[in-house]
Parts: sequence; structure tokens; C-alpha cells
Amino acid sequence: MSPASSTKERILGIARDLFARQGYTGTSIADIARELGTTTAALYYHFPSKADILRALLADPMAAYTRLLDGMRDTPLPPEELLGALIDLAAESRELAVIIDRDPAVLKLITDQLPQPSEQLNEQVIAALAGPDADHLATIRAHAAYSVTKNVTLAAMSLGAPGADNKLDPADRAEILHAALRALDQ
Amino acid sequence: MSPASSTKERILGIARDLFARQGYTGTSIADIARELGTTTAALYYHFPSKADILRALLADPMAAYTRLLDGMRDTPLPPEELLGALIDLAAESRELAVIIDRDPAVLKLITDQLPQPSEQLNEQVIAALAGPDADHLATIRAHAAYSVTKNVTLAAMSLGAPGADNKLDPADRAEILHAALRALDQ
DNA sequence: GTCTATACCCGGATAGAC
DNA sequence: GTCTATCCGGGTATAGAC
Repeated sequence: MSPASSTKERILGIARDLFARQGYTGTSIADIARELGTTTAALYYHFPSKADILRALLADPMAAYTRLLDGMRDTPLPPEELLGALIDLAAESRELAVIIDRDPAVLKLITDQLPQPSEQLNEQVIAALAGPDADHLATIRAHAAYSVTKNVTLAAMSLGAPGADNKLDPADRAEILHAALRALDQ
Repeated sequence: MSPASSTKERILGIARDLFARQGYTGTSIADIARELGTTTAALYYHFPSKADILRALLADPMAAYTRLLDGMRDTPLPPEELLGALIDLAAESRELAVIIDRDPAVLKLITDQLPQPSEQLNEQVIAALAGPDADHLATIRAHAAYSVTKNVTLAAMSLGAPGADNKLDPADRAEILHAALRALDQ
């Protein structure tokens, strides 16, 4: 899939891996350089800062997420399709999903410097799931459905375990989707 | 509830607050000292290390959690009661729940030095929810129910917002419980 | 119990040679 | 594109006076 293993690509791959395992704050530039087999100075030839490595990693997934929500303003998706899309997004950017809301420093980076407020991205999802004239309890059910799509997708892919090619088993996907729908529907 | 506001207690209160907001790694001893109105050196009179502050905070909630699971080996609880208990535990130690699985450094601290392996505490819960002869999809449903109890409880209490006295609205609790049960039951 | 001062280390980042 | 060397800041922790 990736054309060539340029140094830049290798760095991103290593960083994605280490960030997922140790967290963004818990991973040092030296850690990445060691895995890469070079010095920290060499890293700075390819990326101007540690934060830029993170931004490069998050750019695509964030864009996909934003695209989904923007599209929903024109043509609202039925809950089943929205939840399915959320599962797929979580599965695609598995490692990133782990990084994002586990590290306060990362949250800050995102909210500070990205086009959109991004904390309100989540709120948009909840609002879309809860429906137009949602009361408080409907909002809670929306949270429940969302929580299932995100967390159980990650859990299922960890369960699949060893080699598992970053692919979510279709049967698992169906089960997660149904569980989320049940949680949503009063 | 707390007898006197000894310095030790004040430190713990401030630390719980800051850890929840900035993460354990993201909070420095200096941060805590500033809030306390003293210097970092003063802090070290009360606690021998930063990790010890965290341990003091986690001791009670961890014990409660362990107690619940141990008790279940003798007399297994029906899913409804187990899920209810998990909601209550999450609500009681709201800030701590946030700290624990958001910071890899904290996970390490817990797994390293606590009596039980603790990563397997979660697995015990999943196993209990999935039932004795659970297949793969039943395990996924168990994850879904567990995810709802934990994450939606936290979300609901944040929603409650400002002053909210660390108390989970009974109506909210019921809604969370029902959503979790629906997610669990095929 | 709290202070000042400081040791020590580690992380991010830069300069400049090769 | 990678190296050596180094700066700087901030973090944990300690020594010792008060």
C-alpha cells in the first residue's frame, strides 16, 4: 500500500507504534530515534518538532472524521449507518484512536491548533445520534451507543491479537453495531 | 465526611483534581505545591514521592474493585447487579477512573506494584459478564456493556456540569444500566 | 512543617561539521 | 541526510537552615 519506505514514512510508522504503546507524552524523540537506528538530530531533519510528527499522523483520520460530520449536515444518516461509519473510522485508525483521548497533552494539541474546535466534534456526533429534539436521557443513550462503537472496536481488534492485519472481522463489526443500536434504542 | 482538612488530605484533594484534568504525567509536583500555597520541598515532607501520592489516591477504589470481584467468586451476581455495581464504582471514584486508563505511566505503576496483576481485573469483569461458556461474540457484548457502565457514567457526570456534587442522578443511573443491559443481551 | 538552594537527570531542540 | 556536541528548560528529589 505505501509506495516506498522513505525515511519519513518509517518515522511515522515507528511513532504511531510507540505513541500507541507508551502514549505521546511518554514517548521521547530519543525513543523514536533509537528504533529508527539514528540520532535525535537526524530526526529533526525530517520533522521540525515532535508535535509535527503527531500532526502528520492525525491529519488523515481527523479529516475523515470531519468529512463524515460535514456530510451529515446536508444528508443526515440513519443511526445504523452513522454508527457503522464510526466503527469503521475507529478500526481504520486504531492506534490513533488510542492516542487521541488518552493523553491530555494530545487533546490540547488538537484543540489548540486544528481548524475546528474538535472537542465539539464529539458533541456533534452525540447530537446526531440523540436526534433533533433529544431530552437528557436520549443524550445518555447516544453516549452509550458512541462509547460502544469506539471502545469495543478497539477491544475487538486487540482480542483478535497477534498478527491480525489491522482488519476488523466482519462478524465482529456486525455484533458491535447491533450492540450499539440496542444501547441507543430505548 | 472527611474529618479534618489536614495538609495530607489537602494535598490528596488537589492532586486528584489536577491528575484528573492534566493527567498524572502532565502534572508536576510544582503544580500541586503552587495550588497548595507552598514549595515542592514542603510536599516531600508529607509524601516521599509523586508516585506515592498516586498510590494513596488509588488504594481505596482499587480495594473496592477487588473486593467486588473477589466476592463474585463465591456468589456470582446476576448481570444487572454487577453492571449496577460497576456504575456505582465509576461514579464514586470518578476522577480516578479518568486517571487510570488514560495514562500509560499510571497503568505501569499499577501493574508493577499492586498485589494483583490488575490488567486481568478487567478480564475478570468481562468473563463474569460474558458468562461461563462464552463464545467470541458473547465476549464482545460483554465489552459493550462494560464500556457503557464506565464511560457513560463519566460522561453523565460531566454533563451534570458545574457544582454537581459528585453524585450520579438516579434517573441517569437507571438509564445507563438499561442501556448496558440491552447491549449485553443478544 | 516549611523554607532556600541546589543537585541531578532527561526531554526537546539547535549549530555546524561531514 | 546523518553525525557530534551542546544548550536550555523543566522535572523529581534532597540537604540543611529555620
